[in-house]
Amino acid sequence: MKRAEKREHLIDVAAELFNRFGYHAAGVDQVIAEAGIAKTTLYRHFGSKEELIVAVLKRTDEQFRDAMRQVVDRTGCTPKQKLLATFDFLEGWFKDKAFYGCPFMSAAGEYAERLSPVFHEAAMHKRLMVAYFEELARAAGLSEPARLAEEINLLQEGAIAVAHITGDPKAAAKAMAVAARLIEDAGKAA
Amino acid sequence: MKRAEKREHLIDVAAELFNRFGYHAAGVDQVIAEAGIAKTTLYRHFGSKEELIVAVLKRTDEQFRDAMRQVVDRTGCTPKQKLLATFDFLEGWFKDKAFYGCPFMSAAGEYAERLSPVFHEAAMHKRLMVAYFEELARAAGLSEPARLAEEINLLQEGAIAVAHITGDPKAAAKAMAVAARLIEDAGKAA
DNA sequence: CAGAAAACAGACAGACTTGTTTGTTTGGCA
DNA sequence: TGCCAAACAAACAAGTCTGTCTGTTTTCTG
Repeated sequence: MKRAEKREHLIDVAAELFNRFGYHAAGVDQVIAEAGIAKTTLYRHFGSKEELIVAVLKRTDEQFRDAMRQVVDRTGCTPKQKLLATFDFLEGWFKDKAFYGCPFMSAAGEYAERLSPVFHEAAMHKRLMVAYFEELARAAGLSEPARLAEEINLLQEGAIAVAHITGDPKAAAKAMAVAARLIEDAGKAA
Repeated sequence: MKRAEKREHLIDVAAELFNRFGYHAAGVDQVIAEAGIAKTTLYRHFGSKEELIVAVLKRTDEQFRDAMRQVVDRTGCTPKQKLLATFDFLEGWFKDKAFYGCPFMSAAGEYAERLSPVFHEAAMHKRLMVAYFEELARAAGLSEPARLAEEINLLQEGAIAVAHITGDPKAAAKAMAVAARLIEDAGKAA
């Protein structure tokens, strides 16, 4: 395994453990044991546990939005369907056995100081999500795309929370049904 | 201060610290220092930190739903307005300087094992919230009250998450606007 | 007032935390 | 092949964590 690969693998392992057990509960020792590397190597790549967490969130954000884009581009035929396809992506995520709620919200919960780099990274991800929804809404020629994007975002966040707490992936479909009505209305008004 | 009062005070202090710093990050020593009691006293009342956390969540749930009921009963004149008043309650919460996101979602994030008593308590709170929304929807004579309650719940969870991450209390009003449309539709169909 | 129960401060145990240090081994590149 | 940087294991430091124990003081109750 090459150096760059090893770094990626380390981030992947850390992401899984942080997501599953929590950012405080999962320790550095657990990460290196699971990743099969020495502690010195981890601290060479990342100066501290917090830096590792930030790196994990950055990578998770990239992977998350890429994966959503793929589902949207593959599933949605019309621009309106693309907006709804974001909920199909959610449903797939909820059905994954490695779904333990939103890692960004969990991070924001454990590092609640707004100045914390961890909180900042979580907030950044959410901003990028809303921006993506707005991009889709605009492409669909819907009225008030910024407002619609925020409404879709509300529904997605709600779906994630509900799916986490109930364990029921149908939260995605229920949120999608509401989103469909909002999109329909925004289509009429346009 | 009487024994019962001391116990209540202890729970209040613990709730504030857990909510603010996180359940793992806030330690038992911090709780007793802030509450001004001896560690032996804490461990007499609660056998472990986890038991304390569960007690905190139980109490927070009661206070939360009582406070919401009060706002609903005071603010809402018509049954439909009562449903919308739940969002007024949220807005007040978001504006509170002690708002650090939903303590139940944070707890569920840190104690992700579904068998954990902590997770169970968080899930219980969410079920009771949906039940309350359904009660209000039924009282308003709206069609499909169970479905509407779940939709309102989605919007509330979304509003909490968005308000936490953005720090903007207006998330409540935005969610309320969507809820108003759902209620309106459920009124026509009835 | 006397006795019992509980609260107190503080030390203590033992395990765990992040992060550093040491000295050895390995792997890639010239 | 020879070198250098990096990875390695393992011990270590310094601090934190939960939970227990001791002995004293307060407080409630019969």
